[in-house]
Amino acid sequence: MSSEQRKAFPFSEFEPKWQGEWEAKKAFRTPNPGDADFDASKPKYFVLDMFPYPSGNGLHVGHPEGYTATDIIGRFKKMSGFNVLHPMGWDAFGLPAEQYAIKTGTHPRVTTEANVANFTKQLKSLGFAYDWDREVNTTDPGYFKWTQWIFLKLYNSYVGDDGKAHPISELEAQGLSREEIDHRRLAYVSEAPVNWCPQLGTVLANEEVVDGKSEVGGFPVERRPMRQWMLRITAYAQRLIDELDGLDWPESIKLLQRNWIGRSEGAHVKFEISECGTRNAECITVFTTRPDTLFGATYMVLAPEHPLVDVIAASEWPANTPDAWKGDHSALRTPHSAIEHYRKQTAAKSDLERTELAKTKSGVFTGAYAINPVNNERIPIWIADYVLMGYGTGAIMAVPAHDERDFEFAKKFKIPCIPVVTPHANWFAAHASEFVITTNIENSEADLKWTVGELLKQGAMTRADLKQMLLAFYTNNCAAFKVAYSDEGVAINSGFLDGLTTAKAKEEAIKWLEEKGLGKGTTNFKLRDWLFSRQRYWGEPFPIVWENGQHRSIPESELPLLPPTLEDFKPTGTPEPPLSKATDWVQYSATAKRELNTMPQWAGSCWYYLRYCDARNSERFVGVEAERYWMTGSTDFKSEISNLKSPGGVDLYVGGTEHAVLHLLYARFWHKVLFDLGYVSTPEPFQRLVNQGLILGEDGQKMSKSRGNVVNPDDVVREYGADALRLYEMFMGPLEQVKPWSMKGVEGVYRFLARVWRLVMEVDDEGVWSISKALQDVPANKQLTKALHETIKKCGEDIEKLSFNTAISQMMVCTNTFTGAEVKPAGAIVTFLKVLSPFAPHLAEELNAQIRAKFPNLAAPGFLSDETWPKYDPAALIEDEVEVVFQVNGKLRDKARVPIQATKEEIEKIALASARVQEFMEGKPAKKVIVVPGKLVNVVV
RNA sequence: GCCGAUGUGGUGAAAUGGUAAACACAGCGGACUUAAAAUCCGCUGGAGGGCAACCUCCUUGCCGGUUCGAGUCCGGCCAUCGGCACCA
Repeated sequence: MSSEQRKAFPFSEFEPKWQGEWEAKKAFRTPNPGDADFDASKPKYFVLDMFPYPSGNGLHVGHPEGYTATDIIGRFKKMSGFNVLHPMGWDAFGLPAEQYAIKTGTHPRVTTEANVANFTKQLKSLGFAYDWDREVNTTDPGYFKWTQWIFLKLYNSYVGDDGKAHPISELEAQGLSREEIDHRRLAYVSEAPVNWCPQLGTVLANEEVVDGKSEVGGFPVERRPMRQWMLRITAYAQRLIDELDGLDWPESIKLLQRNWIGRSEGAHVKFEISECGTRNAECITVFTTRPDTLFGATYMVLAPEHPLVDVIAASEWPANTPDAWKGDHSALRTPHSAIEHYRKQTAAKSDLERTELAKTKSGVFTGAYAINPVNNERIPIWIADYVLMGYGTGAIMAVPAHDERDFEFAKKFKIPCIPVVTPHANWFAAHASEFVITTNIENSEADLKWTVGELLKQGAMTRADLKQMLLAFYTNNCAAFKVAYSDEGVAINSGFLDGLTTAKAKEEAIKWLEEKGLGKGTTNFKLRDWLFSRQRYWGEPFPIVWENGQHRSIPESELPLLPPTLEDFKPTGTPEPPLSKATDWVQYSATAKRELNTMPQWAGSCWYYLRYCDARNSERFVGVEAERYWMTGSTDFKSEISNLKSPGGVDLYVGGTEHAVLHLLYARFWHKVLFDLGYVSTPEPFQRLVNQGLILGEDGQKMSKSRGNVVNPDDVVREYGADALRLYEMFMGPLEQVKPWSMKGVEGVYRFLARVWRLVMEVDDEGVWSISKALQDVPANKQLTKALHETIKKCGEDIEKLSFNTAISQMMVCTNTFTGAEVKPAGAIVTFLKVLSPFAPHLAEELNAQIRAKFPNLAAPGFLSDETWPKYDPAALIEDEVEVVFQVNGKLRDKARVPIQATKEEIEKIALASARVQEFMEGKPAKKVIVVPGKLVNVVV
């Protein structure tokens, strides 16, 4: 028996047929403002998928999950009267094509084109309603011309005092020097230490390094100083946090971004250096979030790489320096040698080891002392690798009593610990209950011994004398505790701050510092500037040349700048990028050489959604009118946008969570720069974001080749058809949820589609399908009408909520009801097919066409996708009677059918008359009767 | 360690504070068939009682609270998954 005969309906015939029709008739071409068929009276809806990297493995079942969701939304919105923009494209620069080129010598462009062709074929076989005329490809020179152009905008902009990007020409007009201007560009060159991955032969952004290994490939990454292009994303840190507020994104993703940007408020405090007792003008500035604990600062730590370390290090150990402070034995001789040794040890540790060894603290004393500005105490200055050069000022004041890390460090090196915040009772109870306090409280002969626990029971936190005892004990024995107290409380041992709550003490401390010129309140961010260059071949070359050690942009007229033709794609093995091999290309002019780095893969994906608005524009990265319309919905192209409905332009963006702090942050940054410079109309790119959940293998594990649990969508399409694949992926469960694949589940929805098919079609003994005789031009009876209108209502509502699984189950209920009817009313079935069409477009179109052949006036004349979404009739949903549930004391005891118009009193009467209700009332009078009309009666006795 | 999400039948799941388990999968039984597949119809959370129609009790990770009524709201705990992690 051939598999062809086993098919429950001939999807393999009609699916390709409809795909061909849609393509031939450009059924999903979306006109732009200015096109003859553009209808300005309709609202717009921009629904976007995260465009794929066209890998050699082809489509994965995870791709169609999000793509089907957006396809249903897009088709539904189109039927609901929207101009829908639903495009697709290729994020095609990237490492795999380049590595394949290194192995085989095949040019990455060849590989990429083949993969794109394969992806296109696969996506088209799923019947997605994309406007293929708007297809974009980041490796297309017509596309990356504008990626390079946007880079030049970044290069030629700076962030002004108003926090917004401005053209660099403003600084030139102010007469700033070349060096000062270069210092302010949004794209700038830096010599800072970067993440170098020897195996990949490239540097990576912080976001691309996971646990000290490359995100791609999992190779070790080391820190080394290199000259690199950076993008000043930190200048937008505050806005990137603030402007999340107006977006309809999952709170968890917003939080991920907020945490990644990592804003914290505190103060910069200057500490003077006092070497061997003689004051010196040199200062160290630290960042702290707890200026209220200044009185508890008993030492200082600089990051090992901190530039002041060499300046302050003493030439010999101060008298009485404990041996433990001097580092390993081999380095005992002088502070300088100890520092040098410690730095070597630190550098030898990879990032990974540094994280793993985070538990044991290490460090060496510099031999130098600083002066605590609040009390003029001399405190030792250390270097330790638990202080990072990249955060704050690379220097801290250490308050062991109130910081876990400082506490651990101080205990190890026996540095004093002075509490300056009062812990709360629970903390003492949890960490010190057993401690014994010896005291002679009432002048008695013998010392009294109390445990802290007993003291607390006596009311140590409320009785002044006991509290004083407890705090004195804490002050003297702080180092004996197991943990530091890092919460808030009331200041003690803190001079002018005593008695203040932490919040108040912070304010006062900052005020005091500012008055004395010793510091000021500041905000700090964890976010680092974005390392933007890569030592790769297959990426956008920078439109930059170097001459006399200075960089400058090439003219816009020279864009796109194509990569050179290379035979040999191998990395050079050194940080010298592969483009250096193209010696002719490199030589820009007699005296100028091209920049050899390329842009990271993120560059192309930072703005592709904008290109979709006007993908074939050769004059501009996106046309003014197209951008204005698709991003804001406005057709007023002349005036300034005054009151935007929402900050983001794309109405719905669906994709995985893996881009939470990468693409989604980078794209927001670029968009804001373009917005500041007046090139786009909205401050944010994506108004609503939805994350689809990962699809696991049938075994509940993540799909992977090594586990052998990968499901290939092509196989599913061959066996069950595209509609079944689409429907199954939507029926599996809520879109956002992680869920395992089930082939049995695919069969389930396949059977449902076959049932729909048989509502219209019947098969004869030869296996030939023809239109069913049960299908007739008759009005639907009351029951069928109700089922149909309930389905119209629920599906419409559920699609808006992206609750596709429940919409499908409603269509199943409706189909089951229709299957049970002897005569199938053709008109009602056509309406049902309209509802089904966004989900299973091929089947719906085919059945509509079949019905049209017999009942031309009942079926849609053209594509169902050009039809209007049906309206439900509320009257059809109402029944004459409803079932009302009777409860006694909240327990279900009886039910009855009651006329829909019955009053509360009437329903109550019926309920109390029920024999079952009376039985459970046990003759007691009703204390209270709750009547919810149309639902239930609850009798309380 | 910190932050977030989730916890309901054998399975995927559903349920504006109002009949827990819709819809589907798997399983069982029946019809059709020489037979099988396909299709159609029915049953299917647990314990107990009844010849039976049916009845009673229990059940949404655990403990408590609010409420006439809690899977849903509040407080505490446990488990699983995901993210961050020496960020001063």
